Amino acid sequence: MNIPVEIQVVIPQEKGKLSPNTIVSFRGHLDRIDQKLTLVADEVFDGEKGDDVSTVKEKYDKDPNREKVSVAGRLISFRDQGKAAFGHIQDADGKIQIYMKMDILGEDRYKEIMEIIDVGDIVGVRGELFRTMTGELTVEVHDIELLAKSLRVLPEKWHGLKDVEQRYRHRYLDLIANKKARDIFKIRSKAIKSLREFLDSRGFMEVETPILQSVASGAIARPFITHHNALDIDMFLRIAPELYLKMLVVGGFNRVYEIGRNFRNEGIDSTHNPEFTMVEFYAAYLDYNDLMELTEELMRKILLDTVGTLNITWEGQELDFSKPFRRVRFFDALKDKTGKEKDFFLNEDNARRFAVEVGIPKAESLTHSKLLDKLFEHFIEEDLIQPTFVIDFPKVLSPLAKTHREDPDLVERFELIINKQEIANAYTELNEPDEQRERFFQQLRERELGDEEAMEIDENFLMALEYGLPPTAGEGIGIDRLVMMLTDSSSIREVILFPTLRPEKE
RNA sequence: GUGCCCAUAGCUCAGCUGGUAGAGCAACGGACUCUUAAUCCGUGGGUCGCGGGUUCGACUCCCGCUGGGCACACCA
Repeated sequence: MNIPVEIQVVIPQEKGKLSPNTIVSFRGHLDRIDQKLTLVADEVFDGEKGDDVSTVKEKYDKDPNREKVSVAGRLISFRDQGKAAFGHIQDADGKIQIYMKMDILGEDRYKEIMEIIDVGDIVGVRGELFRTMTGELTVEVHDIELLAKSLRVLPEKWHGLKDVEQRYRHRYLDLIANKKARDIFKIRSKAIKSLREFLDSRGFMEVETPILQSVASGAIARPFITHHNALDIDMFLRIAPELYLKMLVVGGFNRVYEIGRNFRNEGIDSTHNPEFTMVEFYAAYLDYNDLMELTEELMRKILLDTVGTLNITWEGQELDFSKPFRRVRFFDALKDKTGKEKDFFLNEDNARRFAVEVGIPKAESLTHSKLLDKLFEHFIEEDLIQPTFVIDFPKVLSPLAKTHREDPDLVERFELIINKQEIANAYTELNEPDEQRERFFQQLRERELGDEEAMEIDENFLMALEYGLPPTAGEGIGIDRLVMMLTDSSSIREVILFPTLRPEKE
């Protein structure tokens, strides 16, 4: 099966972007060697003995003789020296040098290979391992196959691919060219694996709940709206799985968790992507104090499993996870900064006047809960670098959390703040149906006051509570932000393989 | 959504107060049997994001648009 000559010319032109001259600059020699590309489409690399690069390297460490290996990957560099040539092939975990020699391959085969193979191609090689004079582990190639042709030229080897737009739109190029990008997503995968291990080992059961929902509740955010044709109803992409997970606890699954995508129709910036990954987990018969302990253990495990240390640097801040996390009450922290007591802020007029004074934007028109939220961000969050639990939030801010056992103005809730960012949010769950209904009505009033994001009433959930939700504690952790922390990334787009971008126009 | 900044060869980038575009790498041809940012000789490659305007003349100045980045706003 030959690659027809037309491919080099016709296909790129149809895409409308590339001039014929540009195509020739890609692989200008292909039209001349067309007849020789007989392997490309049909040949399948004999994967039986094929290893990835890291396996080959391990193999050699165990047996430092001329081990026979077969390995496949992308040819990322090539140094032709006439009757011998060196190159490197790469996969996600590493690269290994290959050495081709005319004496070994035979003159005809060697010349053919030199003509067919280009940097960027996927090749499979068989041969024996040895070390070069400089000591580099290398495959002496006894046979090489072209497994897939790269018609386009790879990004530059030295500077890599820097243009962020291209890195996001063509992430595969980023992954080929930039080790840092590969490392980030490997850590992301390890972090999620570690998280699963942790929760599984604590008796949690992984579940899946609807992403298409007819009421978008469980968090405070604007939803994406879509339409189901057969049912002829509008539906929402979930903004949180919370209510469904609690219904499962009602059903007797006492420990459940879900790792999945949430969708919020809000702005995009360095810490917000419209779709993002959260884990939410719920445990019957625990309270928020238990969850704080659990969270510390979880964070430490994930750190050790991914980066192998409890001391990391994020955006220039040195973070220490080895000591017990600090705990500070919401209104104590606020008092430290402002000198004003809880009762002052719980008066809406006071809170508003104060917010206006300190320059909170639009403070005149915000609802009481929004005001408190802004004051929290302004005075407390901005100041917290080391892992800190802010605990005991005002009730108006937390429609799904249980009232504090010692203070009816507060709820049993904590947020874990690290380097000014909210990483986790948890509370003892409100399990009294009457009070939950009343809190939903309060949200409805907020909505009427112009807060479009106030939570919606979910009657199904209320009915479930009426059957009895055991005392339960629940928590949500933003995986993307956690991975940002683990990889010292300053933008959420660096830790999402394909971040949301505006489509290119033609 | 608002403000500021950015868009030049496949990639990374130069290009002064307006005079018709350059480098390195890559590509293509050639030389070279332990190279590794290989080296050496040679060649080609551009709708300067898109559309208007000013001008004898625009990559350059002005306006609009598109895409992106940062900050703010928004968003637990």
